[in-house]
Amino acid sequence: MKVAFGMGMLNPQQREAVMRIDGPVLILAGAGTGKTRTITARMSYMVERGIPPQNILAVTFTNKAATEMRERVIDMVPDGLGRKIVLGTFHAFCVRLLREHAERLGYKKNWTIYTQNEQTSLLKRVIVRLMGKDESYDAAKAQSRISSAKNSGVSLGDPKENTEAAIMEAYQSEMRALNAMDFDDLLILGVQLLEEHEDIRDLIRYRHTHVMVDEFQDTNSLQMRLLNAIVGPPYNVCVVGDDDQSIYGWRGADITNILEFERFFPDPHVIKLEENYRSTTPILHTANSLIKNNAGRRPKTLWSKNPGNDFVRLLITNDDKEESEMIGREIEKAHFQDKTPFEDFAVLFRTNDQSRILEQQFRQRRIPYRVIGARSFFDRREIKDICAYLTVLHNPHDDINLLRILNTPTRGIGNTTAELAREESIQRGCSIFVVLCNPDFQRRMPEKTRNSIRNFIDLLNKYAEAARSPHVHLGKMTEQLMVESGYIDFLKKQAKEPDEFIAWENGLKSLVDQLNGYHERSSKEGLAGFLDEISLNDEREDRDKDDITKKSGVCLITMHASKGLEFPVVYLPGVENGLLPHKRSWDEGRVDEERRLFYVGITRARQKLTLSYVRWRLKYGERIAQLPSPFLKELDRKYIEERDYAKESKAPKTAEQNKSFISGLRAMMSEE
DNA sequence: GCCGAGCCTTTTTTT
DNA sequence: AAGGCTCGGC
Repeated sequence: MKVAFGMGMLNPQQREAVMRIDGPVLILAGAGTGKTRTITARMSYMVERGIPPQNILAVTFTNKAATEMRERVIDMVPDGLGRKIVLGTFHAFCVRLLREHAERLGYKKNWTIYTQNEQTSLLKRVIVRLMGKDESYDAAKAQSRISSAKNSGVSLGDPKENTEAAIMEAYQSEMRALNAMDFDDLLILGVQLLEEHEDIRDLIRYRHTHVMVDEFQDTNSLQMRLLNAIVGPPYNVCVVGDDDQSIYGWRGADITNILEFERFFPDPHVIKLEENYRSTTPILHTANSLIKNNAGRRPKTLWSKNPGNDFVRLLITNDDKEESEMIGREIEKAHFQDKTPFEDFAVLFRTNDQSRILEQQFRQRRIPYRVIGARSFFDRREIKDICAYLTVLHNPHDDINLLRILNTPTRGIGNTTAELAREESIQRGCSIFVVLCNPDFQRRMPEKTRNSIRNFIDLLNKYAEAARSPHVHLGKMTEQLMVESGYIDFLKKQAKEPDEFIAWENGLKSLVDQLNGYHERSSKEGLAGFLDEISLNDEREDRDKDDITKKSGVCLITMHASKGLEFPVVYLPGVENGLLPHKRSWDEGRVDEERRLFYVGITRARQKLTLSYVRWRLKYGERIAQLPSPFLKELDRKYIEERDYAKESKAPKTAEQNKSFISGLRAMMSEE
């Protein structure tokens, strides 16, 4: 038999995982044990064995993981067949399924996806309507309660007695009326479709004879049910995971899915990967000493042949500013003295707002960096506005998005009118758009308003028609829409400084770029396809786009988002009580999960790992005293070197510090 | 209906 | 620190 490409690089366990393609397989793969290499090799092997690539379904948990796997599969599978493998997140899978069959569940074909923001603003409205203006109920809280209720399948109780349940009920019926689905609905409805419609289930099972799930420890019960529906006998299903890296419990991830895999699929073949190819012994030793404090895990110990040259370091500084200075200075030094490329460094933090001070620091030192995650491109106001336009063109009955653009740019349809229209829409049980179009309603408005409404409707109709045309060039259309609607002029007027307008304009340009990219790639799904893509893929923005540093530089990333990645040099700032473990997790009894999160962070490092904590940290503009994380006591100190930076910086300034002072000045001046 | 000033809360993590 | 929201003057 021909040996599969890359097979020679696999160890015996990995090879077994690759070659056992029939029946249920559970791969327990510790951090850095070559998991991705193994599963891509497995797919490649299947294709070589004659399984049509389009029959292979690979599910990942995040878009980032999907993208990365796609790249590696394309590299590995010959003849470009890797492209044909069906690969994506559970959510993306459901979207595809529902685009085809949502009508079977009573949705209209042009249903839209509601992102978290849209969900929240809908909930705000629901809450106001239900409880009156003065009564305040936290929409974000309601949202998370609703989400966990949906994911766990546990009802919130009787809407007549329980406020939350009432909110949820109203929310659900509004969503239904808006012909919209939120992220949880995608899974729920996907499951429903497969469980209740045998023909569709058969179709899917026929389509996907071999299924793989990555990061299986992060699946929640809905996703498990979905998997159960997708995979039928003879259960050619392979899941890969590591219970020690389960960090999405707050999203309903159910660690028992991996601990009790046998319950779902009969007699699985279990393969353990324990040899770590990523990190040095000091790093792994430290990681093992931490994670063994968790109860109820599948015991395993990572080991490595690489003794390494460096101890793990634990550094203490006075405050967060010093901490970021220390990181910046060290990276600068390593880069210039040892020629370590900036791409080798990563800074992993618990919360997104920790990145701000690091960014400042790096900008001052001219250290190129990229921020992964952080604020979404699609959270930007100008992007949200234009996307709202596009969404309404696709589905005019989407009230939330319609309200967003109704008076953006200001066109004389203010709050009073909007309220009237909304009220009437509730009474008549139709969408706001229908109310606005109603001549009777228009007649009741003052003349000025009436004209504004008519112009607005004409604008929408004109572009909706354009968008429906099969030959439409979406990019050009959107550009025209932005001008014709007066949006561009509106932005110009709104901007307090010219720079602000330029930033907005750039945002819109890259949105148009994305539309053009989509157009060239696959315009057959039209506007709907693009909208699906953006709400699902929600690509996070690289903040310094105009910099040459686009895809390179030091990586700033949350620990959550870092899962699956690795870097030669890793910094973990903010190892403090209240931050790691996060205060909220204490209150909610999720400390074990925070420990796993810390474990994930530690095991990202290949050669050098630096933990640090500070005595004072700025939060909401206030200086707060910090204590070291209790996790630090759990770490075996055998390979840890501790240094108190705060004391050292009181010593006279070294030449090096002066140099960085100067480079700081230089940066400040050129920023002016 | 529009706009600015000041107040207030905020994000823990992602689809 | 910063963006969202409310209120009051126009």
